Amino acid sequence: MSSTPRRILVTCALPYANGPIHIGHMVEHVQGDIWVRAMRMAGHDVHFVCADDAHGTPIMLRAQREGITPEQLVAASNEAHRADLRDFGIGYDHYSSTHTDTNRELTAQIYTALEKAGHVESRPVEQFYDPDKAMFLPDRFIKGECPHCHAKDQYGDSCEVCGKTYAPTDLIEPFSVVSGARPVRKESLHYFVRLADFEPMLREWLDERRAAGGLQAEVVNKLAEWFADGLRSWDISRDAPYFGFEIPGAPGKFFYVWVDAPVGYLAAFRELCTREGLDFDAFVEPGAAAAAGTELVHFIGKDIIYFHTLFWPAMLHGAGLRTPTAVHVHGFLTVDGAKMSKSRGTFINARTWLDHLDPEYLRYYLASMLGPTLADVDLDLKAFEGRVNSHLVGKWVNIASRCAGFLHKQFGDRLAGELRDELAQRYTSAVQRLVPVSGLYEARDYAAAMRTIMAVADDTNAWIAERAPWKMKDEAQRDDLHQVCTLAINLFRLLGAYLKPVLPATVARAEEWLNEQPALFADVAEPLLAHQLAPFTPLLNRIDPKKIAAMTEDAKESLKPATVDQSGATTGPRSPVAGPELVSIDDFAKLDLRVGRVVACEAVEGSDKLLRFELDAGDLGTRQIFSGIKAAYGEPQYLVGRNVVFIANLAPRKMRFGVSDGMILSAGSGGEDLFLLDVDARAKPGAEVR
RNA sequence: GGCUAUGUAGCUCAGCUGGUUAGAGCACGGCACUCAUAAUGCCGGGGUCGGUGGUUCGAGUCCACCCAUAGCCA
Repeated sequence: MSSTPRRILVTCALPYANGPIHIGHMVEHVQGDIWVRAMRMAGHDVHFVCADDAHGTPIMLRAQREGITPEQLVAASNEAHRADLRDFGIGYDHYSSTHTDTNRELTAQIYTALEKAGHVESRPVEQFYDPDKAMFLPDRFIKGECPHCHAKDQYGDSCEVCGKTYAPTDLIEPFSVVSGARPVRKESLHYFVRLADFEPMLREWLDERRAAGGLQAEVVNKLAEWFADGLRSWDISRDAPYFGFEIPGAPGKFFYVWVDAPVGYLAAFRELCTREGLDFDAFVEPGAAAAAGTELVHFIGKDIIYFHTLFWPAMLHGAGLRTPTAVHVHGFLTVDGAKMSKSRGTFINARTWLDHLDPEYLRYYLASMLGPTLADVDLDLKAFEGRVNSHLVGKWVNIASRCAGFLHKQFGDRLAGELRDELAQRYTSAVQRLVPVSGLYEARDYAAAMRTIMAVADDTNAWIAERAPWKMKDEAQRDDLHQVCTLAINLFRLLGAYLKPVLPATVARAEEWLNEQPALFADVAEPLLAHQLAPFTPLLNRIDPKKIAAMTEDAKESLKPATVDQSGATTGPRSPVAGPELVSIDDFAKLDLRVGRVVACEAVEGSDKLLRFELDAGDLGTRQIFSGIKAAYGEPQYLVGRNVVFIANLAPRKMRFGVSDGMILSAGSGGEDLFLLDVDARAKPGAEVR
């Protein structure tokens, strides 16, 4: 660890603001996050940023449909995305949005530089136009009959029945998805970046990056194909109405979302620099970047290679900025061998996962599957359960768990002061086997990293079995017992350090037990000796298969019928992922949520589900509410005196047993899995919940 | 349709520039152990390496064609 730390800015592709984060997105964020954590543990200086991709026609139309402004839509989405990513342990230093002033300025700056250098041209383009809505229509917003197989109701770019692709102009009986009107052809002036200007520069960049390991061989092959076809100019403008940034000096023309999306990487970083006093130029200005040796690393999915390896380096170079050091491309996520499907319950939103399962289970599974190639990753739910239980609980945690008892009872949770030669050597040899794992992380071969770690865990368990500490009952063997436990726990700690990039929260719990926090891989090169541990508590529970089943059930129910299946798509206007509808703050404000104190509660005779509540609602008086939670609360008398949350302005409903005047909120999937929301006892009955 | 990638035991994958009877983990079967969250250890069954044809003394490893899967076609 004597070499100078590398300084790296890392990004993941920007999730589109028109929909929730799902486990397809998580492949990328987990891959990026593991890399960042591993590089930091190797001693490097890493900044990790991301943002929402907030612009484009789908966002604009969706906001219209919901009667809110695009800004409101994007803000609500941003909040949800941040929470989902945070709860999955994705440690962004800053998570922004492309709809910021910083990004507007930076995008304008880059465009102006390109324009000044003569790389921008304009020419009229004829496109479909919705005369009712008075707007140009992207291909995905035109439907009609497939010209090949005559399937009805197919999108403007390809037929989902026969799989053929075509131009929207080929459709029979085309209609606008937005208004239903028949689109007309209309001409408009568009702006283009002449990509061909950058071909020599791009070829050089590719060769260099390939040689330096910044681009995978498959990606370079793909690019060779594109070069062979010739680089066409890139249409960077869209006509109003469009939710985005207006092009400087071109009223009524807006930047295509793919222009300001990648600029969002830098804008997000600039915001981070402002907040933390970092040197933005050292990562962005070519001279300063070269002098400082900084790196710019992007993690993306294979669907957006074109944008990140041609447009983006060309834009940066043309604007006099540094080009990316590496673009790491991953494949898509399938579930049980198929594209994520809403009807099968395998289109799983991040939040749905979090409601049922520990996110670190998914992080480990993905790590065990991810290699450095573009191969798709399959989440086989049966294998997922087996692997996590076997590897994490059965192998790794088991090492600690099977020795902790001896250490606690016999030695007051204190490790031996030294290891005998043979055992010390055993520790050193384990360290030597694990040192390469740091390099495997760097090479993004997490699957190989996990295999290496688990092989050491296997050997450790075999060694413990061989030494059989449970047989060391004589006083004469007491020291042997202490030696075995001390080494085993040290190996557990060592393995934990190398698992930490994947399992930050679980390893943090292990560190609480171990009573120390190694920050670097190098910190575990020596064993922990004469050290006091905390009493052991279980670190990680086995996965209950019922929870997986409950999650897929939930995924079926919580999602509306499929619109477009985009299992691995990460960013851009082609990813209109449907999810629970967003509501505006005004919608939320319509609900009158209050605190109620239970003054009486009893089972309702003649009903096997209902409990009758009487709530003290302060100013609102006393309320009678029936709630179907008897299966979860079989002894209702114990609920008297506690605070609950209820909807005070729900229309009263007459039931067979009386009038229910409101609704009490509880969490869970139903039946026994229901939990009343609690409010601290100090809250006054009738208090508003906001 | 064109192009790119992938295709090795039930599952996930290792197999470097071609060279002894093709490996690992999970799953499965048997045995052992009982410290550990029915955890662990030992032993075992299981593959004509997608198919066909070719190059070679010799191919999972090279070539051609075909099939399947995924993706890209701005």
